[in-house]
Amino acid sequence: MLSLHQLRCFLATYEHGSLTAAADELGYAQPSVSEQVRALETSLGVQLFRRVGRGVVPTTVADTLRPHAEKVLAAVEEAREAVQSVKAFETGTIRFGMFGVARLYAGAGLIADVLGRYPGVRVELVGQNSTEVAEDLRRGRLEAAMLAVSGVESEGITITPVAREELVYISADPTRLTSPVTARRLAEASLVMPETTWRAEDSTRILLRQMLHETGRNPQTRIEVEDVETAVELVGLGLADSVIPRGAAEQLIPRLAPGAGWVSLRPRQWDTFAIVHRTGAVLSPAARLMIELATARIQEIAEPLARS
Amino acid sequence: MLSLHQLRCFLATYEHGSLTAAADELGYAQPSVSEQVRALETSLGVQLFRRVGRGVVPTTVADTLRPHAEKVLAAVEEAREAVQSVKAFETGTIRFGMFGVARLYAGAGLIADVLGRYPGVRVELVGQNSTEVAEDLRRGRLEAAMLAVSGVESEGITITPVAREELVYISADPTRLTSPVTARRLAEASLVMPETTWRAEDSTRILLRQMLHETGRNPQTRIEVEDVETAVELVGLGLADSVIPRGAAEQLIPRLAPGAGWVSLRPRQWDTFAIVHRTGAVLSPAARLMIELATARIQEIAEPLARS
DNA sequence: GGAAAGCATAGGACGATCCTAGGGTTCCTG
DNA sequence: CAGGAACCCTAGGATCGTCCTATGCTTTCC
Repeated sequence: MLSLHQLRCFLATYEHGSLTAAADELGYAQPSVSEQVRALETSLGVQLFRRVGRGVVPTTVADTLRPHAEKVLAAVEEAREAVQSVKAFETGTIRFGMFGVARLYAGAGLIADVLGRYPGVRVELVGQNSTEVAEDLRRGRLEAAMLAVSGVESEGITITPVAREELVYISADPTRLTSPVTARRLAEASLVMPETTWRAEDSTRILLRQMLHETGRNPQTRIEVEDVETAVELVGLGLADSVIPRGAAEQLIPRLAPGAGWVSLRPRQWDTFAIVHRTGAVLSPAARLMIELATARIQEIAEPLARS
Repeated sequence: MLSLHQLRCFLATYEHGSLTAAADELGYAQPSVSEQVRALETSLGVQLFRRVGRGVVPTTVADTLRPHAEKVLAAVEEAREAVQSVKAFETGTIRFGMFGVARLYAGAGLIADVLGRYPGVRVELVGQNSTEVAEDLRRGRLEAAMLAVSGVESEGITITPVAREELVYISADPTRLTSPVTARRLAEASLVMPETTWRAEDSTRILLRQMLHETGRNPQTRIEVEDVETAVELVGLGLADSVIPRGAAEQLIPRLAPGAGWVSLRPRQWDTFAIVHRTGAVLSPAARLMIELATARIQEIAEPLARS
């Protein structure tokens, strides 16, 4: 079996024209190098050196092998260096989950933070829909993610809240925004709801369900959409109202629904932003970095929560 | 210590997303592959796979390492192949066809060239008679040969002329060498002819036939022999005259027929030396080497022809 | 809730690696 | 030309690495 060790011994021998000198360079005893070279010769079925009393002389096969052996060892070095540089965040890909409105709070800015610190790195923010992120986490394809959650419990998943953000009622009809929206009024509203949080434990929906339950009505969600932007646009068109985090409203309404506005709920409700990862997993430095930066970003905008 | 074996285990695991499947592919038990991968991770100081209950998931570091690992293994394969292709020269037998007078021009010297470059090699110069060489070529037992030819056409055989050599009339009778020999005189001569060239298209004989035809006579070849040496010896004994390439005459007459001499024909005639091989065949490095060396030898003595 | 799939660990057999000690050959030198 | 230096080889033993089987644990699927 051809080995890197054999190639190293071969090259040292080739360069020095001597097994003894090669052994010195490599820090081995001479018979060891001799054995390695012989093993290489046997494994290739070719003589690499002619033993001529004093010293050894490379054959033409050795001449042929040499550049290839050097290339192999160079490739090994490259591999090692590539890994080390990734380890030190100089290059490579950092993958991080970020779902729903969290993206509005820390998307582009977070990437800018990472690239500012590690210019060579490639960042991947995954999260088209919450079930996909959940699956990726569960399967281990994703180390960690930043999400908006309601509860703090899940099987095999650890959820660490880092910030909270008030939920507001948004509408294009100014008459609906004159006072905080109560459960009764919410139950009567025609709503468009984006899928912004963690799985079925969507805090906004739980809230709505609770409110509606109090009023004895069924859920009245008129439209379901994937992303917040679409929901806000629909609100801007006057087709429905919605309930989203305040920061999202402040950011999106001027851009996508200039005619709309927002108002608090009564009682006030909050979405929780949290770091989510597999329970018991040892997080990589990359993941820890992303968590740190994402948390900092979120806490600049939303109200910080003490991390446990 | 990073090893090729570890890289192989890593790649198999990466591709299958499973240590068990990788072990199956490599023909090892699962714990062995597991051990190798872990050793690689330890030696690099990074985690390459996240163990996630069922199966393993590559980390971003693994993504980075993979192309490098592939490159290393590819380089190893290249090295092995390079050695194997040279090995044929080192230890194997090089067979090369060389018929008739060509042997005089490039026989021993050619073998010396080859052995000088590849001391371990065994060289076989085949070619006792032309039909045998023809058969060997046609059957593929011989990759290529150096021959004296007349034409440049043959079924399934590619003929590449490399040099030409004047044909001279040799005799032990000085009175026959006072002036160039014409067709008439040739027709009157008593000749001993060796079989020196390619099959029936023996250039010397074709020439003779043409000359004799002009004079209205039948072929007058008195003696047929296999090799030039015998023919020259017979000439030396005064039993007949002959027509052979000038280089053969210069080389053989002093040794085998000291009393004899030579003179040009009128008009002058030439034998052509050519490389012969199966049309469309891919020549081995060994064959290419022989062709190169044989051509160089021949062209040192005979008049070079541009190779097409 | 049990079966299946898949990784980790443990312990032992076997082979590879590396060392020291000593023998042989070539080449230089007095 | 004899002795020594340089250099390679062989031999034998200690140690380490590799690979196996057996088994336990977790996750996943039915």
